[in-house]
Amino acid sequence: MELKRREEDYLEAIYEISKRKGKARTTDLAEYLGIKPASVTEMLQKLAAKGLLEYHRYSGVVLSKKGEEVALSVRERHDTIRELLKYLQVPPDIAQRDACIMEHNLSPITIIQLKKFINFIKNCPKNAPIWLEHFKKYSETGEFDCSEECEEKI
Amino acid sequence: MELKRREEDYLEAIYEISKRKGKARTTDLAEYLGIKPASVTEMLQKLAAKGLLEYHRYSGVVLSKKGEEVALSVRERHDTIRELLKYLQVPPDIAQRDACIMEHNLSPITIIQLKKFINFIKNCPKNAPIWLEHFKKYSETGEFDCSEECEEKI
DNA sequence: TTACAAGTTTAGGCATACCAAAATATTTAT
DNA sequence: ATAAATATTTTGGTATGCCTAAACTTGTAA
Repeated sequence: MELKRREEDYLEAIYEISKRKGKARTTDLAEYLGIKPASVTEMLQKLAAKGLLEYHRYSGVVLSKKGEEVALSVRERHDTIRELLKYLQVPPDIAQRDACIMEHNLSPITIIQLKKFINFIKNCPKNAPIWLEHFKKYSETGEFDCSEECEEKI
Repeated sequence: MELKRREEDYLEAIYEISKRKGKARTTDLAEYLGIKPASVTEMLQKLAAKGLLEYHRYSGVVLSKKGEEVALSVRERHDTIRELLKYLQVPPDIAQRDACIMEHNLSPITIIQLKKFINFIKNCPKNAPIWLEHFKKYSETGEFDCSEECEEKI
């Protein structure tokens, strides 16, 4: 079953709230998503009909196995993108917000490449690649401020 | 005036088609966007009402100055993202498609950082940074296949 | 020049996703 | 236990953006 981006948003939100509170309630979700409770109720009923969560009116809501799987996969994509943006020197709060936009619909292949890139940085034998340091400086100054000797290493 | 992502899509499409044909006609747009002509007409009327293009029924449509500005800025974002994905070894056709998804709503700051990163690669004194070659290999093999001497340079 | 084919628009409908206001259920405090 | 406060759901409405089918233009070929 193909999920809409907004459905993914809800599942992710429910996952995050449940993690802290055991279950997610209508008002929590409304606040988290910046919308009104009436809209949340509506969507919860749809998601329940799709078997993604347990819904009983006036109680909170809990993800089903399937719902949790979706939530985790969205969250993983989200974290991947946020990490990439971190390395590209995007400020954390903006990276967080923009990851929410990009986490949906991106091709799995793109996500795989982003992950490889992140691992390339993380697992580099030197374990903090010199070029990334250079990019950090370049990003701040706009200049390749490096000696002859240094250039050899980029 | 705040533009919706779909409006940006239309402006970008009109720009691309006009570039080749002088003006964009309903059917061209429908084909380009993968939707029916009736839907195009509807949106063209809305965009005209916002002053983004010249619309006269049964003739084609031409972007206004403002509309063209928007189109160009969307296209620039698109190209920036596509270029980044290219460096991250995402296949061109997928990069193209995914850039369409990401080109809307991303924070200007993120776009600026992406550009800096691209320029960091392009303008590098060595003009094809070693680390990028290394990433290409890593992306294919999953291994840091390099000698002691080489490690010094990543 | 007129009739028909191709292109375009209008009209009526549908799904998504939101909202405000009213109705209903639950919880809390007395 | 019950009234008041709080939370949730229902109802009816809005905007976006798409669709099909029918109506209308326009250009072209007989």
